[in-house]
Amino acid sequence: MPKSVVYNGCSVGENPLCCFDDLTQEELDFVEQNSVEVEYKRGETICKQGSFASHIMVIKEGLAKIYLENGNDTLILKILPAINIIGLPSLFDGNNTFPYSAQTYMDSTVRQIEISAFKKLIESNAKFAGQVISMLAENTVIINGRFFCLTKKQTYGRLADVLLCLSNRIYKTDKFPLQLTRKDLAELASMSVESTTRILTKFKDEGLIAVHCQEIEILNADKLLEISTIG
Amino acid sequence: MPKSVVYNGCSVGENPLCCFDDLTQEELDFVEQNSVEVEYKRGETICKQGSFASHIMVIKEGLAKIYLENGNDTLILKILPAINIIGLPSLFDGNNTFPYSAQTYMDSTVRQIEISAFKKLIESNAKFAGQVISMLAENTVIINGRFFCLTKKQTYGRLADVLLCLSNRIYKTDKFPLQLTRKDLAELASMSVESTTRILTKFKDEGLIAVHCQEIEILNADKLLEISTIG
DNA sequence: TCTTTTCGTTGATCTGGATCAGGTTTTAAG
DNA sequence: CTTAAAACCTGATCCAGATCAACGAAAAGA
Repeated sequence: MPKSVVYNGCSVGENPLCCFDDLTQEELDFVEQNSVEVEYKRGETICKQGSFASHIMVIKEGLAKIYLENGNDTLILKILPAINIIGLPSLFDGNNTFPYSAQTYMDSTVRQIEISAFKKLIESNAKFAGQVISMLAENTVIINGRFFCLTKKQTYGRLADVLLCLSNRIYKTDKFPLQLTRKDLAELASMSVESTTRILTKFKDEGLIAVHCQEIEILNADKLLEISTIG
Repeated sequence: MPKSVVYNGCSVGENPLCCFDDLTQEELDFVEQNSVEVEYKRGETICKQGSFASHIMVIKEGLAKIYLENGNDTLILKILPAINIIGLPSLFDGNNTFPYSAQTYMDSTVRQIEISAFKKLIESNAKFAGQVISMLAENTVIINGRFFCLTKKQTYGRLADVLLCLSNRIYKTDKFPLQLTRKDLAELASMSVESTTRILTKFKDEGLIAVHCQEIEILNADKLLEISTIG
């Protein structure tokens, strides 16, 4: 199975944010002039689904979840480490609100760019527009992968996926601080907290992971990947 | 709840395809010269996940499903009536394959446009690029809605959703030919064929729909919408 | 310091919906 | 027309995983 067909449940892209790389100094200044930087504490809401989307955001530091909410139900679409962009889907014609909410998992720094300035850049710089297209396209593919994972895999596969994603995509090491609670993990894997606990214990008993005080270590990534693959 | 937050399970956009509207005659000729039109019969595969994406497609006539496949599992991402575009997500840098498969539900006509020509248009015409961005962004929001629906609603809500979508978005009338089999409906609502049958019978018994020979009629759209909303 | 939440764990129970198994009806093919 | 193959329907069973309940441990607040 080619790599592109591996559906993983925790959607984080692999391509670094590059849409600003090719801007002229003048354009960079323009972005600078039309943006502000904001510090958020853990758990704060960066943007709220349905509210006016007056800006595109770039998460410069920290970690955030992007999610849909409807009543008491929430669905995490993806988690975003720095450096990534938030709010591109609100760019479509006739829409002026955020289609999702975002909240920080830890203290984070976010740059807000006026959406009108962002749109101006798209109109005036076709290369920039091309890169926005590229980001949107990749994002679509990534979220589709998570869509598949959450609808077709069962609990063990989903949680294995989340653990592998945290290790491979977010912290980029086998041993990482567990800054997310069981509730966070459960929400990411779209299951109950109790199931999360049970499966983590099982993984621990089988020697796939080790849980220290506030740290988690992946001991057998291959086996976890197998569990993720068979679903 | 604002309209944009209504998650429906059968993702079809409401905005007509408009990205070609503002092209010059010269650009339209360029598209024409770099494209071909193909006729497909019911059930034929328009594009295959993982194969080379040498072209972007426009479905000019007919109806198709866009889906992910992995082993025996398939997940329908959206269904596309004419006139809509297929393949935008394969536009991202470093990717040259289709991220999903597509298959016709009925005899359909598809125009294939060379991807290199399409990319050239994006590079040379910022307005066109802007419209591609708009389409991708809207598509993201729509698929997220289906994502939410399939992961958070239970069977009754999902099937109600599918029926409403067929009526409102695809056929645009309360009474429409049932060209999809129970298996198709089941796949769309992501449930078993048996459950689909049972729920349809229940809806019929309760007077929400009527099923004639090869035709289905929505009798109580309000009640169906309520079922869809509460999940 | 003590008290109150919040977090994590484990066992018992319940249930939505899949699966299985047996039909009939419709469509397609020979 | 006959036969084979889909498509459709209905009841019985089973199971993954949610929910409920109860309790210890850690963190936060007073």
